[in-house]
Amino acid sequence: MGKPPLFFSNLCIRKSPNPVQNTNPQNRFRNRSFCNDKIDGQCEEFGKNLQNTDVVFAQEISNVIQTRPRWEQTLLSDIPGVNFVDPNVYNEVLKQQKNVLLSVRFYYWVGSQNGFSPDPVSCNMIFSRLVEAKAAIAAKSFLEETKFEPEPGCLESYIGCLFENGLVEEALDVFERLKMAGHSVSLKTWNSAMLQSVKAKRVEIVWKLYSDMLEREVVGDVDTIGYLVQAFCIENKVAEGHKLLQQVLEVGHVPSNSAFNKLISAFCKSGDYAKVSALLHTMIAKNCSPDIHTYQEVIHGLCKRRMRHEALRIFNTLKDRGYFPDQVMYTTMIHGLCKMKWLGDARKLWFEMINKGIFPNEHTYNVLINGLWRTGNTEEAEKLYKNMCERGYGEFIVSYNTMINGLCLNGKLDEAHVLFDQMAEKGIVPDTITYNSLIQGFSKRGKISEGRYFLDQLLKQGLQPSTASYTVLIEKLCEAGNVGEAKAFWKDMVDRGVEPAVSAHDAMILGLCEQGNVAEGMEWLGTMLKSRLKPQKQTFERLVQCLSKADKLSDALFVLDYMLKMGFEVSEYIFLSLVKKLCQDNSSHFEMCFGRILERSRGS
DNA sequence: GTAGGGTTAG
Repeated sequence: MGKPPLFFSNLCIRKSPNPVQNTNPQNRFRNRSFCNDKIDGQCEEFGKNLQNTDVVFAQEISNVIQTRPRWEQTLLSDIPGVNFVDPNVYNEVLKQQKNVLLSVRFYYWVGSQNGFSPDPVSCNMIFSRLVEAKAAIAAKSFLEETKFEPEPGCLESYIGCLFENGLVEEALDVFERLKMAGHSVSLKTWNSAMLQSVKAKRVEIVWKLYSDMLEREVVGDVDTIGYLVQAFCIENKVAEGHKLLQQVLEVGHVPSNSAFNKLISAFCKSGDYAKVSALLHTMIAKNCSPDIHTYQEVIHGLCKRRMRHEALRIFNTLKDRGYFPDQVMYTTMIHGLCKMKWLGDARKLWFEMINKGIFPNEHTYNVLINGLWRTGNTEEAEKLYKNMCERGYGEFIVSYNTMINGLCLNGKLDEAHVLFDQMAEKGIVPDTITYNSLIQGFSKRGKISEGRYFLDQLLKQGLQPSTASYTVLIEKLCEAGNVGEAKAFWKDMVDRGVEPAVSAHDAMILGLCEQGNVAEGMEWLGTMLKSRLKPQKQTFERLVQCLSKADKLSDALFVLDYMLKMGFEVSEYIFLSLVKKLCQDNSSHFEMCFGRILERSRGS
């Protein structure tokens, strides 16, 4: 492996003309004003027959329902002489009343009066309000209850509202409904549906929407293509996404930053830095500056691929060139530094961000606390945890797991147990990571029965165990000479579809050797080699020793030969013990075999 | 857009 390419030439990190993020006007904003225009238009329409007294009554009613919590019981007597079921009056009330909840309550209250039948105008008004307030579920049940036919424009806004609330199937139904009504949905709505699907990573919906668009002969724009590029990235079809982007660029269009960012993120992950660099250059050339999110992807991608030095270099260059890293970027960088165990630099960044007025959030706290635990800075970790709790970030599953794992790593088992109990009191449900930390922490320190207990609890909670749930326990049982129980756990693990760790194989072989059961040890070695798993040097050596001790010289030499072929360097004492054995036995045949093996290993 | 495990190679 050569050095990582220095792809960030000066050109790529341009001094940001406006380091503050670009604010992209969201579609929903436009929808909202569109929705209001509609309502006001409707109101104007029946304003024609409106009399002054109606407006005055409406004001009185509005006043009462806004100020009296239980107005439903008194409204009739409070304002005598009003015909509440007169559409002019109640529509005027709905118009005046900006509070969605009160509007709905008033609507239902009027509905409970005799002689009332909802008219489409008021239904549409209530429905629009609910959509505007993003109350998707309320809007949906209102629609089902009243069974009125909303304005197509309102239904379009409703689609966005449903998408934002994750009610994808319902949103697609509304698309169908508009299609049946012969209404052609605006590109804005198609695009916002696609955007929501991309955000929810529902790629299949993106493709469905796009094929519907084609079917209805709706021509997409550069935003549409941007969403398709992102969809390709989510599906890991980065090359196709990249090709599509290049096609749009050739025609002279430039998609939004997020399409570029997704591609950059994907190429960072696959380590294709030449493409990352090219994309950054393209962005700059097309006057679509890389923003803080773009560089955030780059730094995150580099940290993920353990190119943290490079990430730090870019992070510092960005600061030099006038960018202002935000909370997320600082957190990502501190995380990278903690992984490198560069706690000094991590601390420096921590204080730097605070000095700049950017305060650590629960992510930042967790990253640093975890780094402190992993480097044995126990006192500082505990202090920072206390500080985090004071800020109200202490009661998340992740913060508990960070602490429990950190305490376990540092042998503070009792404290870990206390926190585990505290979780139950706070109603935070432990997950596999919580249990794994405890199983490993206790088992590693020889507390096998506690380890066994936590594994048992994990399974009793119906959680799916992972490789790590069993590994240390099996290793420790083998070390303690309890190979039988280790085998039972092994079987349980395999039955549950969990892949045993390579090191667990090694542990089993060593355990069997210690028990004097070399023959079975050899069987396990055979299984390992057949599965192309690489045993540890120690495993081979222990087998050679035990085999020679059991006078199985032929097997011992076979194992020795195998390990040399796998490129291991054999410890001197192993050779010495073999030579001693051969001298004792005075066997010229094995001596010859041994000599040949040695010759070959020297030759290679 | 960021966090906890394990992963890896050393």
